[in-house]
Amino acid sequence: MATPQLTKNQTMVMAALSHSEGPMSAYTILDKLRDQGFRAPLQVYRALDKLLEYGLVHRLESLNAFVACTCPHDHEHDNGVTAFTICEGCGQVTEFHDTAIEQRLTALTRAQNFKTEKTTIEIRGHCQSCA
Amino acid sequence: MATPQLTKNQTMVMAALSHSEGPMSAYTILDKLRDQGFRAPLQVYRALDKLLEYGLVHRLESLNAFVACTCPHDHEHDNGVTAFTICEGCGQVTEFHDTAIEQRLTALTRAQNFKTEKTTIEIRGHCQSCA
DNA sequence: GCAATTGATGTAATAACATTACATTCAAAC
DNA sequence: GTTTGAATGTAATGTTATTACATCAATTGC
Repeated sequence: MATPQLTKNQTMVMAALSHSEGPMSAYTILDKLRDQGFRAPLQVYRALDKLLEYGLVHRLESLNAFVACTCPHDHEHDNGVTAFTICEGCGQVTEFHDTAIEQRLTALTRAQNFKTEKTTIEIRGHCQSCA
Repeated sequence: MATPQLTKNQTMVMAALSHSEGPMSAYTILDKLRDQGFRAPLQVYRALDKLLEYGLVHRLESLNAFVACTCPHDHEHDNGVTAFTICEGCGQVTEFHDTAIEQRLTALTRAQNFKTEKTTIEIRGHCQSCA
């Protein structure tokens, strides 16, 4: 799907995430946007839902937090698996993609006749600087 | 680490998870164990912490829920990566292990000098029966 | 025996994350 | 200019997880 024009709330949430060093929880985003008129969690969650749908944002399941997508090409083809390293020290999150893993997972799920809808790969540990 | 003798609470939580068809949230476990004397979430969370440490239980990050480990061999060597398929239809969770993926992830994290502590792989979708 | 330590437990309160329900506003389409 | 559908506003509530503090039980060392 082509990414449509973002609404006001979506734009503000996207900006908050883009300007952040690392991942943010929905409530952290809410706090950042309070002085710009945000009042309730739902405003954030609704915007996040759309941004996730457009592939502009990823949800980190193991952190209950969100990051702006860092992949350079456009987000139209959301067919690939996205994986993350997450540093427990500095909080840095690195997004990466790997077709070998994708293919292996495809083979394995196909073997159990499992129809994949969403794949989560998150690696917690310590980055080079924090090791 | 060798798995030590489980305490009373740990045994009860383990039993609840083992007898369950699918994953359970901490609060669902609490409700199951109320008539056996459980009163507070912390009793469950503390038991789960230990069971996770011993490798007898896995946490499903994308569900905020827990499952008993189904791998047959003993749980002493917790060196492998565990992956799951999770059916959105029936809730069935299937645990699997794959050395090819493990090796590929090791190579990729090594390339960024990232020290892995815990790897989460969860595949949401529909199983054969629910497809 | 009996402090001292350590790990497990009990209880209450609170924090953190997410959704439901319902009313309202806005803009495009007709 | 009304209808329609998406987005928004607001309040309340539901769900998941942790902090703080008191108590109990088993072990260790004297």
